[in-house]
Amino acid sequence: MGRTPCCDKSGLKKGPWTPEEDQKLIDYIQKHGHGSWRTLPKNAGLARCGKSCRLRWTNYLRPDIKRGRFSFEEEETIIQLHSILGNKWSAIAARLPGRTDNEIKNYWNSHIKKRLIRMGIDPVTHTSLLNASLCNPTLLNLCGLLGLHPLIKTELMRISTNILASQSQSPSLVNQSIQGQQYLPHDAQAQQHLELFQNQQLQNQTLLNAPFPDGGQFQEAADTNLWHDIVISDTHLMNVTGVDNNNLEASIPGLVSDSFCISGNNSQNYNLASILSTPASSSDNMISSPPSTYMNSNTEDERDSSCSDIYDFQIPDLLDVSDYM
DNA sequence: AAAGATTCCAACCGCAAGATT
DNA sequence: GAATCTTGCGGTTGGAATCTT
Repeated sequence: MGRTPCCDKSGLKKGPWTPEEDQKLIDYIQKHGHGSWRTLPKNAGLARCGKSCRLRWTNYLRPDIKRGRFSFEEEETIIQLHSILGNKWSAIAARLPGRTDNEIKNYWNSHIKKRLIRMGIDPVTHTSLLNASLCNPTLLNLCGLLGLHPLIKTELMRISTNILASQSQSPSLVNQSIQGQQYLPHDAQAQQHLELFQNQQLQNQTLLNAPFPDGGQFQEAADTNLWHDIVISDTHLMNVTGVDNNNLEASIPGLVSDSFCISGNNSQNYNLASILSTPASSSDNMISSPPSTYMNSNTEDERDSSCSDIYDFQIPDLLDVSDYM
């Protein structure tokens, strides 16, 4: 298919836009609409290519653009949508009014991605980076090195054993499920997950407002079944975002029943699918006490520290485990 | 205070796909 | 049906701002 340059490059300005150029573009579009982007620069008296004008308008000058920091809810939405849609920034932006795909992409790359990595979550698959270690006998010693709670260690071992057993019994099922859920989702699946996600959003609102179960300290929580919920969510071997429990169980009965079995009574108060899909946010919701502390946090640091508390507990700073990731 | 390192984000680039000729 | 045009998308980059030493 033939393709010519979007414009005659000679004599056209590149680089940052001046306020005068912005004003010309705004004035023209307000009067005439953008029409054909190719002819717009000439008509508007701009020495830019149409592509540059379109980008400037859609990413910066459009009146309905919301500027400023991303709210917690927006960030939560981005993470969840990304787990469903992948790097479909325009699709994600379509569900975040006032935000552009470029802005979301930048925010993902500069903030969310790094935070997820720091918290031990693979930003591509939305699964724990420890997954790989569970399949590696050498790395299984990591639990010991980290001084994890003995019960947690036991459960981690049990889950990994279940996974391996499931894989040997029905590898195709497991592979199919992992390929389908963890990596680039099929369009149909993505759509299905999206619909489920939208329903889930409503439930999440309830979850966000739910108080910490017993109002106690984190260490207390670590000794309850709630801790198991958190650990399982972080060490879950598949991305189950937006997948209802029945579907998941149909794929890997052993794993799911085990995981859910050890969730304990407290889990009944939560939307487990949501928790599993976004460990970061789930830990926020449950560990932050009171929840409003986090919700009102505006600075990156506050948000970051709040998000990473639980992971700091699991992986002491003095131990550099980045080599294992 | 200065130099170097890092972060952040606006803008650019190339590609793909749909529309038009 | 082929060639060309137009638009939109995702990945990448350059440089200003900020942080660290």
